[in-house]
Amino acid sequence: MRVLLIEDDPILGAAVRDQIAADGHTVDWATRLDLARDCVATVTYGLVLLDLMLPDGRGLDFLKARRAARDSTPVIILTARDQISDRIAGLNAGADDYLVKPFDLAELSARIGAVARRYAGSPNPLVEIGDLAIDMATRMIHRGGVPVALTAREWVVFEAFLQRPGALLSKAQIEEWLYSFDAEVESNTIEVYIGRIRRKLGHDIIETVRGMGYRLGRKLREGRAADQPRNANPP
Amino acid sequence: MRVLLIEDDPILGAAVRDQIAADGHTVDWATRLDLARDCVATVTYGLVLLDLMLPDGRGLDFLKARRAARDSTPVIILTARDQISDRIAGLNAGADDYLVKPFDLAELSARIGAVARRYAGSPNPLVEIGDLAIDMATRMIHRGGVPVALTAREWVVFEAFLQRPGALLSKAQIEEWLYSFDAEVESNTIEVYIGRIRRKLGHDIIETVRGMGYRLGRKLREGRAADQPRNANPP
DNA sequence: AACGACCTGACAGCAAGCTGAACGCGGCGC
DNA sequence: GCGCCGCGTTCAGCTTGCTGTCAGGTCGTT
Repeated sequence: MRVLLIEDDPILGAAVRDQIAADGHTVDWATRLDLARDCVATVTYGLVLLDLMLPDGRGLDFLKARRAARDSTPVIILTARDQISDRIAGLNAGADDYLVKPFDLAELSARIGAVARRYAGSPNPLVEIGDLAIDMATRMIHRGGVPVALTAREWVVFEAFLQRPGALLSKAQIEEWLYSFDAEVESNTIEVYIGRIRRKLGHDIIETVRGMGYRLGRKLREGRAADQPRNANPP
Repeated sequence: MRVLLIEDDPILGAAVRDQIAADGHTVDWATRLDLARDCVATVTYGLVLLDLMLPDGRGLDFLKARRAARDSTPVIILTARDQISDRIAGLNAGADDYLVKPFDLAELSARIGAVARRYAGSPNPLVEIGDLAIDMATRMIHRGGVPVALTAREWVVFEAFLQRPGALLSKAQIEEWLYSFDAEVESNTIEVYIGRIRRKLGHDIIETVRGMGYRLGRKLREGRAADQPRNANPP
């Protein structure tokens, strides 16, 4: 899952970022609202962590704007105790949860896990194509009834393809998805992960487009494309 | 839509920014070319507004570099009247439109609106002509329902034609598009690629204009021209 | 018919991609 | 604290198939 953290405090922000990353998610960290707007404009997140007091505006306005734009991404508000009245307003404005600072990182993990399960569950809890059964929630994959465990990184790479079935992803794009910054290194890390995913899930799970990148194998592509009506926002 | 404004004049820049924002678009404003490069490196824009005289270089070089990098984002040039010769060069370099300063903000709105409509109309640029279905995003082509795989180079050559449907491209032009430098070699590479594309997509996909070059076949030409009203300026 | 422009099958060279192995690091059990 | 283990990453060597070139053929023009 990809998480957008909007928080201007460098220490708290870094701690939260590390915690989320440790849970196996990908984090983008924006310290200002305008940066956050850039992020949501270009990336689809599974969760937004939102501080309410930011240098260039109120987090609540950001939340309201997102909801007005029919964005139903789950939002968890990070609020100081003295802004607790804002909390009510936040929930009214469409937040899904809140945490009072200072909060326990374990609790943060729990909340995020809940969202992740819901997130994974909402669009497509269980995908079955061919002999593959993919449970987005538990990150478990069964292949012909046999459970296959992907490691954290492997899953993130695989997830990049599941997010946009049919898309052709260049190695640079996958790298960015993995590390959420321009890792302009010369390395074949992506190739290695593709190789490992293939060995675990079947060689035709991802196909190589030489000189361009990779994309889901044919069966998977069509299976996913069919049940992705792109604007699924249940009431 | 997201717009990148490259303009060093603070007053004009602010006015343009506000106008675009009032039209409901998102604006990033770069006052120098290096900042603009940062922007296009990290964000995908729907439109670029480009001043030609900038403190750290010529806008034209920026445009050429983008086109050389296969970026087909629409670009509208903002030019002073005494740079009108540059305007021609700009259009040759791949600009989509131009505005002579001082220009009417309403006119700017109209031009941007045209681009936005085109932009919105093709979120997933899928072209279907005859038995061909071309997905520009995933670089996938289906012919009569059967997927056809073009190699990287083949695609780039084919793309050159799709970019400007109806255009007659000389072998020299295609070579330059392929290698982005003057490959003054005596070789029949282009002929070979045309041949390979024809074999994969059908022989009438590209027609030969003896002594001049090549252009898209008739059906394709008309099909593309129809959904590319390149000069839409509604009242 | 002669010429030039273009097409095509074949092929060597090479770069892109694949993979097994090794190393470093952090987590965990002891 | 110590060693084991698993994961992430890098590297070198191998494989694959794309790329660009050429020779010889076909087609159109003069």
